[in-house]
Amino acid sequence: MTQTPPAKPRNASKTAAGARKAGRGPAKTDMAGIAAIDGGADVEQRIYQSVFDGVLNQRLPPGTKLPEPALCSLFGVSRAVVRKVLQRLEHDHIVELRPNRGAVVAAPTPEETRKIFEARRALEAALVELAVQRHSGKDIEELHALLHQEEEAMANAYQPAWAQTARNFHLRVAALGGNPILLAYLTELISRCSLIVALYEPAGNAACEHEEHCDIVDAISKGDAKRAVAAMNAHLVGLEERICLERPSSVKTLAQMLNLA
Amino acid sequence: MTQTPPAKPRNASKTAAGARKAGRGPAKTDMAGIAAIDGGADVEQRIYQSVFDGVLNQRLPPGTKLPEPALCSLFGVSRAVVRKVLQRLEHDHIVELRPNRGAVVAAPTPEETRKIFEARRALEAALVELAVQRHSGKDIEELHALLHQEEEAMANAYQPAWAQTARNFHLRVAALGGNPILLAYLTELISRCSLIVALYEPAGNAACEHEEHCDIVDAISKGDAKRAVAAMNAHLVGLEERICLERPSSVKTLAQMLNLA
DNA sequence: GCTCATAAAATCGTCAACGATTTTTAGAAA
DNA sequence: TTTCTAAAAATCGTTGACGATTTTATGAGC
Repeated sequence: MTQTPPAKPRNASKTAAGARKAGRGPAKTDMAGIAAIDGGADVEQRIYQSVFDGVLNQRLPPGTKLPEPALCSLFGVSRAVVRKVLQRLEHDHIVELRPNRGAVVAAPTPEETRKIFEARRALEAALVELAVQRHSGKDIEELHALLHQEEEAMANAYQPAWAQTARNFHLRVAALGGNPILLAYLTELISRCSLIVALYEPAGNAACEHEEHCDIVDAISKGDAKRAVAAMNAHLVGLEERICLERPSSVKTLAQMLNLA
Repeated sequence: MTQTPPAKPRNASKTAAGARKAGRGPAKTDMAGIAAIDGGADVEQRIYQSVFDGVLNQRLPPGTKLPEPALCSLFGVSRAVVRKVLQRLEHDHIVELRPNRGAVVAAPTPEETRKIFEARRALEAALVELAVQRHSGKDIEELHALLHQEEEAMANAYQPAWAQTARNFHLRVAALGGNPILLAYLTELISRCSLIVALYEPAGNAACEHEEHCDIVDAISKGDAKRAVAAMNAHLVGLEERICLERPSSVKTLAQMLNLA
């Protein structure tokens, strides 16, 4: 389950000095070292990814506390690196950092939800318009390939995988716009939307969404900017309307939620 | 010269334990303690603000190195807090953080510049359209007040002050759109644009820009969305066209550039 | 049994120090 | 003088520890 959150390729050259140090003092939690398989790769990205995936797959419901010491022993790193990752997650609105009170998984309010979708509509409209201007024939082929992937994911009926392909589709369309900055903003917004959808959507409208994706590609391939924008808007409005406001909750350990057990 | 970069109200309750500790060891730079007047207020915001202002006012040209130890002694804090601020500045694209090689003031390439302006046009177009829908009579009054401020700033002919009022105008118009998320993105982009404009614009087109601002307000007040969007676009295109690619450079100390001397 | 005050535990914010990497400087050879 | 090499300095990444704040647990009083 490898998602595609904002990648941070920096820090490619790691010291990895601490990771080699023998015992890092007696760990108090019984699950210490579970994720310390490591080896020296980019630990920050791994932690970010784990939390990100956990949130998107509903293993980490909103309000879940993410204590720094727990993450430290789970990933075998010191608090400084965990803290840095948490800051990045906060900036991406995945978690909320309350001073002196720790980090929790963000819980978007209905009002925020509305604004997030409104912003997303604005950005995707602008990007689709650019995509219509700038796309090539090869791009359309790739979009069709993505649509085919969606059909396969639908057949499997595994929601997280389907959601992933849907995200990919939107991001690929946006990439055709050719503006990395707008694309980065949209990536952020799609993450937040996915978080919300993962929480609230009853799931089961995949076929409907897929149809709408096809419409969008059709309009783009024909160079019909107006229709492409309209189709995208209708799609996003539909997505927002389908969400309802209940949320389940069960009691698990943090390691379980992060899929590290 | 108090700008308005993305405010971070968090960390309102500070420990301020370290700030009271007597001597923090002998400082090597002769300008140590200059900015340590402090008192316990929000230090992070002060550091962010200083660098931000320094960049916008051209005291910190692109490529200027920002060594952590220097900032530490200048502001009388440890590297942890400086490091946190630098991370925030990096995220806002004000500085660039090169692993193991330190932080430098960001130097946008011409290509980046084009993309930044393109993204800004897309966002401001969307926000102006929302503003036309949602503005009230009182909002128009406030915009007129801002336009009046611009005239005063023009009379003084002090470029940074004028740039500040121009920023305020755009942000206020955007605020009328009523979407905090799009507003936050635009705030980021306006900062980056200001950085670029401060660097490259020959300055002297204030009157011209002011006229265009007036046009925009006029269109909004009359509820003419199409004209408002067109006016905003024309304004931004003009702004981009006026920039040219030279840059001055002089040798100063970091304390001088940060206006702490 | 419930409520409130107190103490213990957990957690966070900051700091100083160590090791690693990069940059700069100094010096020898061509 | 220039160029290349090696040592020194500067700078960064990470860690462990200390104090402060918050949260949870405990127990007396009603």
